[in-house]
Amino acid sequence: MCLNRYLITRRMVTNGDFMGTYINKDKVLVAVDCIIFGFDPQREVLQLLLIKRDFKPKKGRWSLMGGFMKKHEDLREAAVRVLTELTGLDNIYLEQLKTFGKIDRDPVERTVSVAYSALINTTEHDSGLINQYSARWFDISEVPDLIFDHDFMVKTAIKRLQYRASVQPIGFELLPEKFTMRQLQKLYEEIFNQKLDKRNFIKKINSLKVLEKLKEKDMTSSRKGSFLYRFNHQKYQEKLKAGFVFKV
Amino acid sequence: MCLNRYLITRRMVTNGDFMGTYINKDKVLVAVDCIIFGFDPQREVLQLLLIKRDFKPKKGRWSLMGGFMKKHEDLREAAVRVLTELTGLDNIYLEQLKTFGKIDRDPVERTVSVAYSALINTTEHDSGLINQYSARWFDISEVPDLIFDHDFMVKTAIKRLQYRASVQPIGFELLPEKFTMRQLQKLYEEIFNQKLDKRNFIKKINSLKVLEKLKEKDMTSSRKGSFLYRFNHQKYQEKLKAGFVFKV
DNA sequence: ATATAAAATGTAATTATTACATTTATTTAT
DNA sequence: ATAAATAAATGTAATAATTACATTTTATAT
Repeated sequence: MCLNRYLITRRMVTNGDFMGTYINKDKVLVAVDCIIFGFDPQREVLQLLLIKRDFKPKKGRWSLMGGFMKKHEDLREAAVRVLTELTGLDNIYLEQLKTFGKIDRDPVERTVSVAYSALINTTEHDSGLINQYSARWFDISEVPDLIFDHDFMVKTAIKRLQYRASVQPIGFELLPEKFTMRQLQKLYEEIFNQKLDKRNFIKKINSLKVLEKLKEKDMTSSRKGSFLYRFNHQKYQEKLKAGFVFKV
Repeated sequence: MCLNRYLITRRMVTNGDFMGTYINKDKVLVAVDCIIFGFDPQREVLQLLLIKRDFKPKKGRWSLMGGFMKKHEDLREAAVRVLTELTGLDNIYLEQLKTFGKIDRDPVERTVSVAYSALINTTEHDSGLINQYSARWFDISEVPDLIFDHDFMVKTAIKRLQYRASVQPIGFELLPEKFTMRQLQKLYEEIFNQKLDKRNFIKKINSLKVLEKLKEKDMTSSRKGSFLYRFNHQKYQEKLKAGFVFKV
């Protein structure tokens, strides 16, 4: 199990060819942990998907969904696998966040954890799987204490989300296909954790020219109803190529 | 060597306590690779420090300076160790960049590599150590093909440097303590890879109010000489606390 | 004294951001 | 049929930030 797959021979070693580069180096577990963001378009709150551990250590505590990278698996693939396992979704927006490598971050085994940040459209995930994992959506303002260094991972992920949302149209990953301006604004308010002026926000968004206004209205929120919008991916891609920089 | 330090007993396993979480998981090598940036204030070019490998694989080829994380060492500490080994410097600006985990990125062993980006003041490093490692400074425009995925790491590091330089005063990490406005401008031009307007640049930098103009002049560049400036770390820290955001 | 060469300096035009209040459209209640 | 209620939709003026652009100054070398 600990033998080298790659046949490094004694000759090569004494030869100095590998200069001890690969010999006797420590191997460790590589984990992936996923910070999964969602947005409830009804309640207009940013949320985090957490699992309740039913295994040790820290059994019964809340944590990020995670897993271990296999030897014959790409790192990113491992993160995708973990996500699909929990949500039933593939084709999720997934961004590598940061790698956490303090010696004692996991009390059981030396583990380096690569954190990935995922954005999902909460209206589409598989809630059956989520129940199976005793997982739950938490409002971002009500996230409980998490195990290990997961709190810190979440903090880091929120910062990155704020940056990312300001220079890339990732907000749309979190919304249903059709959404109202109000929902979009509330989403950004949740991400940046600050109130925005309605008129200025709409002006800004419209100036980007990457949304289409639909004929349909959402009638659940008011008597008047509010028009639905859709993100035009193609338009955005064209603008990107033309050197356009999205900036909220 | 492959035994578990943490005494996971048969009881615990059959108990389902660990649910197979830590048992039989693959361990891999974790490397750190350093993208080391410098700036030659005489020639006014951004540079990269590379080593010539005198060991296999890819002996004789240029690569980033790297090493393997030890089991009983923090990840970041490993990067610091590698940097100190090559430059003799500690207290280097060091930022974790990204983790690279494609299956075959290293042909010898499954290795996940955590890339770190370092900024150093080239007037201060230990050139003896650099020679010892057959290392060399390359102008950023003349970086040779590198081994493995190191080219991609460098590309990623440059993008991050551009972002970082636009929101944090990291430019000053790359300059000697005292520098001219011209050197500062040339540094930013190198980082952003575009010409900047001299008057607008100076106006911008002055408006940040984090530099002190010294009485001294640098006389090497012109007959008139140009005033030297110094970054005031304390002033910057105070402004940071007051909610100031550095932005070039 | 003059030539040289980079350093130092300012202004006007354009663009982006901010602050702020009223009217409109539809449904529900009477 | 009318009125009340409620969120949606809309515009403008003031301020701040960014851009484009050319001349004068200063110390040294000749």
